[in-house]
Amino acid sequence: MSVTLKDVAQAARVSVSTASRALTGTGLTSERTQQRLTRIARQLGYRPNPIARGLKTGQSRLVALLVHNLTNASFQVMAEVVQARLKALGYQMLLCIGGDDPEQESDTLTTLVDHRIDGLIVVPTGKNGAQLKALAKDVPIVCLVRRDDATDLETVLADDPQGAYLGTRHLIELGHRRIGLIVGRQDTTSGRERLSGYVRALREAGIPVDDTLILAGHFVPETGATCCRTLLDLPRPPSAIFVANHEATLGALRVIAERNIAIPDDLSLLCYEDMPWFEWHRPAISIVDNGARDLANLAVDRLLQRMDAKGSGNDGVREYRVGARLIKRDSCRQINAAPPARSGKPRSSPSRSSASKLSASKSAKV
Amino acid sequence: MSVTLKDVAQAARVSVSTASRALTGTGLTSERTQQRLTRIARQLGYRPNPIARGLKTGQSRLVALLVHNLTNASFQVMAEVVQARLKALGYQMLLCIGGDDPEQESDTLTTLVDHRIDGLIVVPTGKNGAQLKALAKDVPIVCLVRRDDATDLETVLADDPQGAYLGTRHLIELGHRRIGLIVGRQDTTSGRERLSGYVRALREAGIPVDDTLILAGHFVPETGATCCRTLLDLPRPPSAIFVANHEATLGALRVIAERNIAIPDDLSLLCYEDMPWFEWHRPAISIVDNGARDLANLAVDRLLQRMDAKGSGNDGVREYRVGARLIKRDSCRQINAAPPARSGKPRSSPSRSSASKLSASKSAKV
DNA sequence: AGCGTTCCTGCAATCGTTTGCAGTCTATCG
DNA sequence: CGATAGACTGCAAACGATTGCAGGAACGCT
Repeated sequence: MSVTLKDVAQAARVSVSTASRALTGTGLTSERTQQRLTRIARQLGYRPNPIARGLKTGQSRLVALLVHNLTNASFQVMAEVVQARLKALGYQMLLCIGGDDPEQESDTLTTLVDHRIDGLIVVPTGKNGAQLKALAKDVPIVCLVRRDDATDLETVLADDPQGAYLGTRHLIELGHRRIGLIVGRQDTTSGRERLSGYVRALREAGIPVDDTLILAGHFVPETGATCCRTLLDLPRPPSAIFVANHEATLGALRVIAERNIAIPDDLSLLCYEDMPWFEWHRPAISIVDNGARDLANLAVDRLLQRMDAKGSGNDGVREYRVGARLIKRDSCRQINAAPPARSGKPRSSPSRSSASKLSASKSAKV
Repeated sequence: MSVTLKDVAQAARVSVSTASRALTGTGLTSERTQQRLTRIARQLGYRPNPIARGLKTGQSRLVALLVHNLTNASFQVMAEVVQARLKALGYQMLLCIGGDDPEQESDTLTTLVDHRIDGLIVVPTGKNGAQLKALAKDVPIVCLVRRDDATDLETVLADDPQGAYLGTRHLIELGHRRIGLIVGRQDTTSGRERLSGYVRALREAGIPVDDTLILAGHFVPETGATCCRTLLDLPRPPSAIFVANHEATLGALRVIAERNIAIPDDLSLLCYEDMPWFEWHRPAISIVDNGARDLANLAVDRLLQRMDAKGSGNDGVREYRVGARLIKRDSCRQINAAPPARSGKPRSSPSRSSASKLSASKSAKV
């Protein structure tokens, strides 16, 4: 069917080995044959068979990206970024969707290594640490967005503590003192960290933390709806809601619409992670941007580095953080009088540095 | 590193061939050895190497999906559907993003067949017909959403003429007579067909077609913005706008927000293709649903069928249509008096049949 | 008992590459 | 002029599976 190396070799009246060496550019053939072979190969339309090559070399030129879904805007841009960068380097991306389900994740992982992928970027569920750890011996792995605590894998995280802190502080500065928080499950890194950032901002402002204002739940719109209702039905409802569980945002918006609550007049709303339509929504929704694009780029960088470094041990495993950014739009408003001018430095609004800030912290494990 | 068939064979004291036959279940081995072998294989943790197998059999268990982007909601659900269905059958999905760029498409296509994919679902740009046609000899291909006119490939399309007709008629029934249309490029199937549906609805209602109300453009938000502005700046602006270019929707919404135009009071708005947030947007946006989920499912069905049928010629190439559905929400309102009660049958609102209607039309080509 | 079937198994080739090893040829040097 | 290094090249063995062919055992039949 398709033209093989043998065909090229025959046409050039050389052996397959020579043809192989000439075309892969090992420098072990004479300049002349090399040029002649490349010419003939092109004429014949020869394309090396990656499967055969893979069998011999153990490499597939396939890199997998395992995310939870494609509904989450962050995952969308991550998939696009990873695909684009890998393609430029001659890799194909295997996109897998695990649905945040440990069983599916486990399944997928084994099929992926079966396929001898050259690398893996994974948003772990956190329940398959042992398996991931084992696979990491064979394949370079980078964790993205979430850490799997049972492993010591290289991990690229959003700076969720900072992001939640930034967002909460913003609301406080606008005069809000009762701030509802709808946050992700507390058995995930991001869930815990965002909560901690929220708490820190409140503490710093001397505002007591009211547990009835804090609701955590699964990553689905329904969470947003029920949590939002609960908050609004409180005897003393919050004046602002920080939806720090991205998937819950739609649900929260629905409840707000249902109840005819005006944003930002009746209620200030701040969300986490950007989505294209937040900007076109009316009013445009203020957000804390987790930097999905930068996260993906960094993950690819790290992965490529590990793939090049091949066998050079597991040492130097780091954890990376991509800084969060507050993007003010029109869904949060000033209330009351001036914000309780805190004694701290009256820092101007966070600098709009285009490049996101990176902070690498050596993780001393192993 | 990993355990091979040879290891299993040795452990069982049989030849590799027997091991292979036993484990692949060809029925050419005795019941006893088969069971023994499967047991031993499991104990040893044997996993067949798809690369080696692929080299011999010429199959990779890889199926590619080539779409333009992941921003478009339809492509998102298609990717999710295709991935889920294929995984259930033991295939891995290669997701490629071509950016609607012929050159990238061409590139990607060649690398994909290099990888010996077993099947391909592609949203064609329409500029690489010759290449697609050639590849179709080696690989089962199904076109999705768009037709490539230079080929005679099996194609799964949305029923765009019907969808645009339905949408336009809806607006007419609400009393609108000046209906702006923002539609996709006219060198694409969907672009032309949606325009034709719009025109048909107008004709049927006896409303003259005003060319100044019809704007076509590229699949980006900016198109929506500029087109929307143009329409609103008309001496006699439309009372309703039908945004039948999905990607343009965001741009249109922005302009509407900028100008403080109230939907649906000042202007009725109808969009094409569903997005999760259309429903949560305020007001909720009425749409014509193209049935992305059903499109993807049908495409997978067709592809699998072709993959099974293997060599059985190119005959019986069909074109499939997945019916569109009008979903009324809150962005269109009745204007004027009663709609000009047309003589035609006063059909009740389109039946809400859950299963989308399919109409297959034999394409007589070749 | 002899013979043909049926059933199971093993040998060895094959898929398209890569790669260690050994051989050939030329050129250079003593 | 002969030896030797160096530069290319070819042979053949991998990689891990599948598969046509043939051999051997067991069985039933005449």
